[in-house]
Amino acid sequence: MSTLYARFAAHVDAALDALEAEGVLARGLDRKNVTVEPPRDPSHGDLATNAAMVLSKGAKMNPRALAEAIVAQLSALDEVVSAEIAGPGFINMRLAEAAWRSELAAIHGGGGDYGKSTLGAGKTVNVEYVSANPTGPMHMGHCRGAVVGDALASLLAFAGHDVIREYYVNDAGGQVDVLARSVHLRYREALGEAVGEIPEGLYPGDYLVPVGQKLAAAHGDAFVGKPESDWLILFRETAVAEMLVMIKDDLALLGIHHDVFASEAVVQAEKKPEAAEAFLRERGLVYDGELEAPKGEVDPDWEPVTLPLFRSTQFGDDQDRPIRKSNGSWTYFGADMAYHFQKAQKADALIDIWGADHAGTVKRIKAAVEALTGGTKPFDVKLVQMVRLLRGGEPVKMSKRAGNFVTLADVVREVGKDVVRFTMLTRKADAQMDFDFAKVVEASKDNPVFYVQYAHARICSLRRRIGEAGMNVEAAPNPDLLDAEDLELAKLAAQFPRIVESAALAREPHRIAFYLYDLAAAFHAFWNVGNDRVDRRILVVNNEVLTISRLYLADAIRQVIANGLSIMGVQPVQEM
RNA sequence: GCGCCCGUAGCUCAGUUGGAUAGAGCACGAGCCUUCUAAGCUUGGGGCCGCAGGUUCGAAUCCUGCCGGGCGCGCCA
Repeated sequence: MSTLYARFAAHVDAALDALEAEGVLARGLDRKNVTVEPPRDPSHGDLATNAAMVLSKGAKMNPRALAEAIVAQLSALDEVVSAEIAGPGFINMRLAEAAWRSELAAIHGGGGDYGKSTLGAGKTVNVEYVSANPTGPMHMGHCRGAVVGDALASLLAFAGHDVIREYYVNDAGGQVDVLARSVHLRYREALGEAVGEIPEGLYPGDYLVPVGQKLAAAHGDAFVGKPESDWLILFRETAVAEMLVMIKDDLALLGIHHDVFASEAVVQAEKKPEAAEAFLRERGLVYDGELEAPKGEVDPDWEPVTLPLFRSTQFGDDQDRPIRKSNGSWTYFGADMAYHFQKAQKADALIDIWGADHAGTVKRIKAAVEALTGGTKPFDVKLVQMVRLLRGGEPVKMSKRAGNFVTLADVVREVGKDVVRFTMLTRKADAQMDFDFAKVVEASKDNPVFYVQYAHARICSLRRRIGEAGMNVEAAPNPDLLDAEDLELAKLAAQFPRIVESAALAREPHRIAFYLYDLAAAFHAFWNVGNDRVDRRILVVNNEVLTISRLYLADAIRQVIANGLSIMGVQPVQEM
């Protein structure tokens, strides 16, 4: 069943087709800016289209004249009660109540699929998110990107994309060697050596203790007093594998499961960077050259060196970027470039979710993707800002030196997965956010998590209560009993498919959260009318068919809330 | 020095990719609770959308330049 907004977009399209056929409107005009939306001011009507204004220039017509022609077409529709021209050429439509009743039927018919879109047209999108270094458990710094990436992936899937959820494991850089050395220390400790204070520069966290024990149990003292070359690779691979187990457990706490864990070491072992370099050299986009001296602070040790450089300046970067170090090994960028090339083989579009501290490297990687794919694969980097942790308004103290950062697992354990996920989506990703342990679990209207869940639970309890009142909750509703006041709620619910599409286009999952808050607020307001006016209650004593019909409305709201929450990865609650 | 992000009500933030009279919560004022769960509700005041230009039927939104704040600048990862 088509949703209301999709149907009216088609109606407007058909009206324009008809005008073309009549010769009123020039053929082949670009309609991509034509919209069908609810007007900001509800007194203007239910739906508005800007078609006349957008097309008037190309049609060489006065917008109002064109609007009149379109109005004539739209007025003929059964679902349209009135269509009027307003302002500079808006067409405002008022819909028959039947239109909103049919949308309620669409919600009930669609169930969990209501709001799904074909916008994505089955195109494959690779969403890479989290990608935390495999050197320890996840801490709160990773949390927001994880949730935003996961919700975005779900949103895109809901909007009709094939989605690949991917995690890039940085298991090839210096930080995993440091990890291996840290584990070696724990290994010696497990064999009885007193290692004392963990030296500066190594990872001090206790989570490495069991890894050392495991290696000690498996290998005994075979690697004690041996040169690093004997054990580094084994220790590194073991440690990374153990860290990934921890990270996956942490992600599972948030309900996050990636489809692909891509290893940087494998990318390198498979010579992907070499292939990318050759490809770019052929096109003159990699050359051997010297880096400019760093700007700003003067480094006395700076010496010019010849390195293979990617010509990212040709794509708007301010400097060409080295892809190999002077010792011949790959820079992070060199490998990352090849990794993105690899992802682009299996997807129509790429999205990366990064922490805002990596903003400085966006240009070079976008340049690289454009160069490697000839611009055929749209590539978007979404930056996610820092989260400030507060407890009752006071910043939570953390000491990185002591390694006692706030872990994601601790937070999830304290406030719950759903609260964490919802809260992380109550702000635009690129805006800084506060996460206050006290506020996110507060049971009040200020807390959107609670308020939305409460609306869902309220409808669930309503259903139970109607049953307890001796009415048959499975009886057939009569939607004609729903009056204009009731249908205002249906109008808001009917926005959901549009919100999904616009959020997917903008790649902004937070819009779902804001919409659900609005919908919940409208439902609570609707509910509260019943406090003063008994006839406006949903449960009307001695009137089963009216009660069931209003439950039908309320259940539609519940369904939309549930669908929105499912995109966010939040479990709707039945009671509170 | 350069780049990126941000600047909307006293505060925290939305603003449907350019639409009509810019919204919500908090805070402040007024009124309302023995409930289809008041875990609140109704209602009022409060805005040079940082500033100045530009683009056009139309700008908080796009462009340019300033002002102010944050982040980043590496053969690191």
